[in-house]
Amino acid sequence: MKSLIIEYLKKNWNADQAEKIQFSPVPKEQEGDLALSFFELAKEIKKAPIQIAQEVEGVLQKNNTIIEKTNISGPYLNLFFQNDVFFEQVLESSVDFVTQKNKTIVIEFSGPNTNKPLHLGHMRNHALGIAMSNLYEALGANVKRVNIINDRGVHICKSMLAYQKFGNGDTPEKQQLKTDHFVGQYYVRYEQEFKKDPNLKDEIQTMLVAWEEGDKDVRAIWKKMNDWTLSGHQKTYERQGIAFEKSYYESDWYRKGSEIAQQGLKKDIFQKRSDGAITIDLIDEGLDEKVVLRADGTSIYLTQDLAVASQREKDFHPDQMIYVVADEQNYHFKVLFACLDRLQLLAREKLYHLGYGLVHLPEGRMKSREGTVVDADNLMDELSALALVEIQSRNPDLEESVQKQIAEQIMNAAWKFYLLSTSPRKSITFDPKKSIAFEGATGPYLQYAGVRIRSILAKSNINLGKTKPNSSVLGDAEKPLGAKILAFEDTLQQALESKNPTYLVTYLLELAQLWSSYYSANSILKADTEELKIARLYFAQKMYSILEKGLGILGIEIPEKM
RNA sequence: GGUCUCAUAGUUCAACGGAUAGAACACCAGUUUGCGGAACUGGCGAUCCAGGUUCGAUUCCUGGUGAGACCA
Repeated sequence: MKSLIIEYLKKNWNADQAEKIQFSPVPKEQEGDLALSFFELAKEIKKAPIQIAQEVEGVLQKNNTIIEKTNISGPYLNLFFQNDVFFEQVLESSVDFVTQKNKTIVIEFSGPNTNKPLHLGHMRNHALGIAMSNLYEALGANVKRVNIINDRGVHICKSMLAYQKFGNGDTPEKQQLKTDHFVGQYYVRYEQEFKKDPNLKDEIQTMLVAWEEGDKDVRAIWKKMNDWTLSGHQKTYERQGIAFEKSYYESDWYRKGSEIAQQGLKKDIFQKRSDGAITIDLIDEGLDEKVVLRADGTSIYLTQDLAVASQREKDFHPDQMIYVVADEQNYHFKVLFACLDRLQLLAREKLYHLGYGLVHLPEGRMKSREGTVVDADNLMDELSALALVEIQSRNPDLEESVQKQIAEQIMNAAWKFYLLSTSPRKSITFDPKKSIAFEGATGPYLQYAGVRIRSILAKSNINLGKTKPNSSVLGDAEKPLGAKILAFEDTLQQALESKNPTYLVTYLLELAQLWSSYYSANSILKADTEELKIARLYFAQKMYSILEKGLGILGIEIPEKM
């Protein structure tokens, strides 16, 4: 609808100025289908907004095939569309918009440690990573989802040492535990034992050195335990609908930064400090002087990340590289991006850190050492079990395997929607009761709206491909929903540009609310005339396809029944 | 101590610098012959404080207050 108006104004008014008109929805209390405003344009051509509004109104009034009538309210020009054209646009609107064609986007998310299972913090990370990568993909980009595995270091040795000392050759199979949970036990065990015997710290150091030197036994334990953890993580990823293109392991990369450090030194981008450490001076960016390589030649996270980023550039030649990492690492990424840019490994414009606030519990921050971590698998099990109870009471005739599958779909909808409905920048206080709610502004509410539409479409017995709808029979009842449907494209674009899926979440919620409200007041299958029924069925189908597409981007499926 | 982020109904969250700040939960009052009530309708109720920029500020700037993160 917007493009029709702009095209018309370009031809019949002023091509340059037409592009600068701003569009907005009409507030509840005002009348009209779409509002135009001219604040930006007014500034530029130094005319009063009202004057421009009147001018544009005069032009648009001549086009009575699109515009039924207009009214000026203050600086706004409100348009009333001709029903048939408006609904034709709605019914023919696409759900596929390609704005990112030929663009390659690398998105890093998850970033697990191999000493314990995934937790609630990862779930927020995953929700964002899933949504952002799907969003880019939906808009036509070539998306590479990548993972970085933190599989070495002191914290990894902790679970290894505990296993070596207290494990007695136990295995996940014997314990009947998910393999990553089995490993996690030993991490907790270490912390308990350490409280009794602080000398364990020395043993950790010894083990770390042994690992570095390639000690056979230590490496064997390391390999075994990492395999357990990673295969456990893999199951969780699959359950959440995540598949990575490639994983980068810290153990492969932690030494490879020194080469880059030497290069930087040659190019005079890095400096050698009197104590032998290699540093970069970022004081002019307000970031201090940072050590890139320690005096003893060991690298730090920064160096390693430089090497990994450089490898990803070789692997994928991305147009953009997005890191989904908690905002406690804001500073790290500023430094990393400055280094990559100065070394000409990756231009700053290509790099983006999608930071997000921590997930707090009502009683404070999660601490794995203190056992206050909300485990991802356990939370998912809990959600799934609650959903299953509901399904069993509502759909007792379904096979149990189907019921379970639907429970999983509802479980995924619940946590993804919950964690995406807060803007990434803000921290979230995790309220267990709300996170498992299925009523109100929740993922399951949206799924439910979808299920009902599908149920109607299935009962209609009309082959929608064959009949052509008469869009002119649709009217005021469908207007608000129609306008919302037309806003889908802008919403996706806005979410993409701001790298904030919350815009899509809000949109889908409003869409479903409009639908539910419309649906309860207007019968589709029992519409007054056959013609109206057919038009409404098409309308419902359009509504469904938007819902399905939008939820799909959030990683949420609409179940068959629920 | 320095840097960054956040502050909106009782609670959890929305709001490209634009019309009377929008939802959900909770609370109160309703929807029986329904295409699926995990739903719908109505009510109650909010921009931390003080300045500034602007025709217009929840949004931008400055200074406070409070919370969190990071760097020494």
